[in-house]
Amino acid sequence: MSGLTDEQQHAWRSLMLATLVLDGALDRQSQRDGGMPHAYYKALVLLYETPGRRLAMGALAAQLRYSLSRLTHAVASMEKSGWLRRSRSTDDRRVQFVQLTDAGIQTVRHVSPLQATEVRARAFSRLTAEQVQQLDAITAAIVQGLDSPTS
Amino acid sequence: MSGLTDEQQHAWRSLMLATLVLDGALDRQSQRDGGMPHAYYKALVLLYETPGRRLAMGALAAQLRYSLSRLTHAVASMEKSGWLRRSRSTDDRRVQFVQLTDAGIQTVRHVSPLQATEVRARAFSRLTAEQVQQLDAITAAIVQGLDSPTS
DNA sequence: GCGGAATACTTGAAGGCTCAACTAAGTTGT
DNA sequence: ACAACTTAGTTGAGCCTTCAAGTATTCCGC
Repeated sequence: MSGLTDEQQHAWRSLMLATLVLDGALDRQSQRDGGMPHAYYKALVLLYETPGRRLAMGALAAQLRYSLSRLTHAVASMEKSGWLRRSRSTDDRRVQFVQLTDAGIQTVRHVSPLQATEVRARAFSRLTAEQVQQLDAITAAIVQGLDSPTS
Repeated sequence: MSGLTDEQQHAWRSLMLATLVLDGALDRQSQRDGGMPHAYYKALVLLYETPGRRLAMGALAAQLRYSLSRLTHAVASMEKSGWLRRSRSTDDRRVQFVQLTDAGIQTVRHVSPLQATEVRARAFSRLTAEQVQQLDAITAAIVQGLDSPTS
């Protein structure tokens, strides 16, 4: 309340509401079509797009902005489901590599277009091309200032 | 991937990243300053702004876009913490009213300005006034089409 | 090359969220 | 007035995330 202008406050609440609903929709969609939470699916996609489809836990966590603990639990669960497997680096035996399996690749290929459809239906079908550019610029500006104190 | 333009995909990922980090920051802030998750704090704020500081479970859930189940768990926990109390309606004995307590009011008043500072630091300090308007319009358009199939 | 600090990740407990099943109370049709 | 249906909310199990603490390995200074 105090400290934000009316416009800021209204935009803030609208943003929180929009993301609450988007996240909910995406999570239900991931669960339905892929049998996993959306947060897990994002990890699979990142691996899928990585050359070799393999990353160390730390690198994966950093790119996803997940805590290492969260990722450890997630990877353990996804390994049980067969979408990926872990292997210790021989080079530095503290690091664990996470490798996407064939089953994981198939799952990404299956879920990906369904996800895109959902995102278009929920978000982009309602926005102009100009608004997409604006949204990109706005969110990029916010992401920019992460973990840097404040302006 | 398929089905989204490059611009859409880039904006989408940026949005997911921005909201992931914003939610995380707000949650840590709510936990630190108010001793509760941000989702709980939002319920307190809504009650705070409601005349009489009292709402039925269903009305509260609808405005927050929470499931009734989620809200039941949340309210049970917040009642234990003393921020609100429940009372059955005598009019229709299925409905439960949720009333903010004095302790809840104090908590909202304490957390609110700290929250605003956090939001400004993380988000609005990086945006122009024009971008705030744009963000409002964009998120409003997304929220607009909720629970309506698709365009 | 040894002791201490740093790095990379894991673990377990506690709490929040979802989903499906359930209870209780009001409404409707006949 | 009674059965069937609907509405309002609760419950419990299971999974996900966080947080604090722990393990294992490597790096650094001397």
